[in-house]
Amino acid sequence: MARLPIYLRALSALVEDNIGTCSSEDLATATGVNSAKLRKDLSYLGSYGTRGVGYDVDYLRYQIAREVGLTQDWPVIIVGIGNLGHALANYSGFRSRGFRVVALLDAAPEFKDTEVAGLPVRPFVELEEIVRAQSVSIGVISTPAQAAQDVADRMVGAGITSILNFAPTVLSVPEGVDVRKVDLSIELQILAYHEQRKAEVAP
Amino acid sequence: MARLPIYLRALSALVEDNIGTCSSEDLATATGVNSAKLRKDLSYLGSYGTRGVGYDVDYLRYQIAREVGLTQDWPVIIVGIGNLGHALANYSGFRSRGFRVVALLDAAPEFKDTEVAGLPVRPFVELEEIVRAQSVSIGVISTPAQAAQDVADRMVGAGITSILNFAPTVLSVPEGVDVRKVDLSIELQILAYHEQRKAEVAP
DNA sequence: CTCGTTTTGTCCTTCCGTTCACAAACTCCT
DNA sequence: AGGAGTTTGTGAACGGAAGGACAAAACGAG
Ligand SMILES: NC(=O)c1ccc[n+]([C@@H]2O[C@H](COP(=O)([O-])OP(=O)(O)OC[C@H]3O[C@@H](n4cnc5c(N)ncnc54)[C@H](O)[C@@H]3O)[C@@H](O)[C@H]2O)c1
Ligand SMILES: NC(=O)c1ccc[n+]([C@@H]2O[C@H](COP(=O)([O-])OP(=O)(O)OC[C@H]3O[C@@H](n4cnc5c(N)ncnc54)[C@H](O)[C@@H]3O)[C@@H](O)[C@H]2O)c1
Repeated sequence: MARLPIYLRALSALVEDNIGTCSSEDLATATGVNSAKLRKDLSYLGSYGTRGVGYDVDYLRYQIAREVGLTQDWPVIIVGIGNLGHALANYSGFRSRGFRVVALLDAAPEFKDTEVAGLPVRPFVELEEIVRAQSVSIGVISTPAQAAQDVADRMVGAGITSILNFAPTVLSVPEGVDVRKVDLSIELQILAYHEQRKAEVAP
Repeated sequence: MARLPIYLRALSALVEDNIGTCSSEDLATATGVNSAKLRKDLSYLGSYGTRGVGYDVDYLRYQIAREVGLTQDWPVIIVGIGNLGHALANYSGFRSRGFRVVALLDAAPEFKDTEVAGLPVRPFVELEEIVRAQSVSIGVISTPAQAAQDVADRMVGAGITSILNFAPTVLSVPEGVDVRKVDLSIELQILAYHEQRKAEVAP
């Protein structure tokens, strides 16, 4: 369920505001979903609400976190410390949401002995070693598109089983490895599509 | 249809390789979708294939580009030139895919008289002026979450009708304005969810 | 010109996610 | 204690996307 993290974020905001309990309607409007859908989503995890009252914010948050697997910190590595890799390495939001960037890797020799966001940039050849030593299972690819499949293969070879790919390529990976793709150009193109439709109807 | 840009990219790659024609099967494997689905998608645009032969790569690419609205260049502004905003401003992939970053805006006074990726960083108060002068309809938000709703409101007020939001917030916008959200933490959390499932079955 | 091969375009079935609607469960007030 | 008012959890209806399957169309060889 891809919506659980959204609920989780909304619940965290409620905790900040010292709100102890909330109805499905409240959560639904806060997250922009239908309240029936929200209740059905939550019912898959178990019966954590109280009829006539709502959900205990803290308790529900813990239950969702447990379901998503965020009761532990996940070690993450980032490969490709260019424009995007820098931004990701510096992003503090990962840390606060259950992820710990344990290593940055790049193939370019210029990076030797440099640090980004307090972490040394390590040579790409050390991938296997790092993955093994830190039991990393999640890797982020922010290299150019041509290198992405190679990097993915090496990651899989090293034991990584989940990949977040920013390069605009379709990665082919063996069964059992999950890949999620984030493609900003495609997002913009989808916006452009709708934008064009608007422009067509108007004049 | 959110898959058209994916087809577009694959077709561009085929053009690079001087491949003049291709079957739905070819395109389907290149993009990782089912060939029946792909044909159905394309049939919505019209009958651009030849039975027994396949699709003319160049022609199909143009038709999809036209449908998506990429026969023109879309001007785009980026608000919030921090870690992520820098990366976006420096990204050359937008330019080659039909988008032109026409302005960078940030509220922080430190940015006065600085340039990023060859563009001056302009004060946020100039938003309306820029949007009007350049007829911008697409805006990117890469500010902290607290500022995102404000920025979105100002954008909408200035005449922007499509927003790409990187801040982890649900934006509320009037009817007729499109918002797409990119949330990297959520992507990672979805990976963590699957990762946890794998770990549960194994031992 | 005909036949066999290839590939599109589309009908039809299946399946999954969404939404409605409502009984069951709980609280609070009198 | 009972009734009024809330809110959950879920059965059932709905809608639309996905995929299987195949007829229609194009091409080339003989
Ligand atoms: N910058 C953005 O805002 C942005 C936006 C959308 C998509 N992307 C995509 O993200 C990827 C990275 O973008 P970027 O702007 O950071 O590019 P970049 O060129 O700035 O950085 C790429 C980095 O990857 C490293 N690299 C190259 N080959 C490698 C390999 N085989 N192993 C390890 N490291 C390797 C390079 O040394 C470089 O440091 C690209 O695929 C790009 O299309 C970037
Ligand atoms: N850096 C990443 O890799 C990353 C990853 C995922 C999500 N995000 C999200 O993207 C957003 C930006 O991240 P970042 O790391 O670049 O943050 P950042 O703090 O480095 O940059 C934010 C920029 O926005 C500017 N800003 C603040 N308020 C503004 C306003 N009202 N109007 C205009 N500009 C304003 C600030 O001056 C700053 O330059 C955040 O919401 C973050 O959660 C970032």
